Amino acid sequence: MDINYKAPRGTYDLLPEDSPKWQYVEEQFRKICKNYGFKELRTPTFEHTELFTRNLGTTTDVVTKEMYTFNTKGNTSLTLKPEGTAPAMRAFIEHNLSNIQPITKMYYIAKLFRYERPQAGRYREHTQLGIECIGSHSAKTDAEIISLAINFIESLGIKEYNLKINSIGCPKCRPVFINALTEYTKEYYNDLCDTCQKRFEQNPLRMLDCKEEKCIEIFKNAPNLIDYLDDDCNYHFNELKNSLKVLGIKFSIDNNLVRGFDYYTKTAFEIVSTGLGSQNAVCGGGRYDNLIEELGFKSTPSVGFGMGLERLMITLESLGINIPVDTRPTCYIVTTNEKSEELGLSIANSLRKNNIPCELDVSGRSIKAQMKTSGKMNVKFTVIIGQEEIQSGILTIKNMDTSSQEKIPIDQILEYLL
RNA sequence: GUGGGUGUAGCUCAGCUGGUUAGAGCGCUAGGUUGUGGCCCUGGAGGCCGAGAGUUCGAAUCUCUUCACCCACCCCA
Repeated sequence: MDINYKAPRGTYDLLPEDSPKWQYVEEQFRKICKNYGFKELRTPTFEHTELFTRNLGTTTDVVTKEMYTFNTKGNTSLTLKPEGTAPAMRAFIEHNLSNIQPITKMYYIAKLFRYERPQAGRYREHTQLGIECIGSHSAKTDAEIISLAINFIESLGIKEYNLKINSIGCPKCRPVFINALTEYTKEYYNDLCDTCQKRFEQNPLRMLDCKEEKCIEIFKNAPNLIDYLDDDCNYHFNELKNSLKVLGIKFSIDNNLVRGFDYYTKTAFEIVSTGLGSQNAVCGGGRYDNLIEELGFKSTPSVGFGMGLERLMITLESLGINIPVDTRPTCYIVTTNEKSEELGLSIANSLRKNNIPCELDVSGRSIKAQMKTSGKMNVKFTVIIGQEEIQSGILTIKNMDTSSQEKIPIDQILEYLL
């Protein structure tokens, strides 16, 4: 049987040539998180299936048809994590993190898995940079989280983006609204598109998000969620808007913005960017005050977001933003024979021990060819170890930027390059 | 799951309505005399033309099937 050399559908290889950029972005994220007092949480790649089926909402596509679920030999049903929040909450509960400090602030960089049809900015395995802040009910925390996301993408050089916010209420006021919405929609039911007719039954909120012309028309005059918020939710939403103003963050209110998972309450937000095609949400997040309680722990309010790393990279690419990467080796060692290779080996070793990145060429090729490679690698210095150098013990070091050469005794090489 | 598009060297692509050993640019590699990069010149390697079947004297080119990728719906990061 022939081996299929292609990466599975919806997955990709990040090649050595490209990985420095990704590392830079990840490092940047870690730095910003540190500035905000967040520490990294790493959870397993797979979890017990019930963790997701019980909390993401039984009607969501992610749960009903997109999970990578499998049985172990011990007949336990496990699932590759399709999102990062439920596992984070699980870990929070398992380790009683609420006893360590009143507010738990964690971030993660994780691979997530969803069996979807791949398209621009959508993969079956994708990377998410995420934040979870557990224990604060304040809308100021929501604003802080949003500012973290904004500061992060701006630090990468992204200036063209749009922050959309909304409040989707809580279990007390949302049902009232949904009731009003379905009541309103009833008489238009037959005019709705097929998917909205399904949504009408299963997840009415999502109808507001429909892109069909006729549906948009119908919902133009539909009841507005904002008008149905109870006092608590309303106060919270106003506090959020105010805090964002204090932080000087521009936003637009999008009353049709709905989050995908059932556990969201109050704040929902999204950062959309150009250059991504239809999958234009780089970051999506919100508040989920009831999730932990649903997991059987004492009620604890939380906020967070997830950011698609792949989408972020696509955005950077399409905006023509150059990521500063430094992979330039300091030094390249050119060798000419067995003895010179051995000498090169030990010199390279001592340079590397002193944190001087260096390349040793033992290809046995001509000096010209080695110089060519050295030049292509854009190194600062090239050390040449030829017959002459071995005999005299004085090596030739060429400054590749100025083309000038110097003679340096072997035992002073390290000093010279430090 | 539903539509539409594409599939030729490492990369970006040419190959007209089927006709001999399949091309370019870039990249890679080796040279341009005796131990030296970036420019220039010359040579070389590398493709069962996504895969399978069919039509034909003959298929990269036509037909069917399949797979993969891309784009959109859906969903979402």
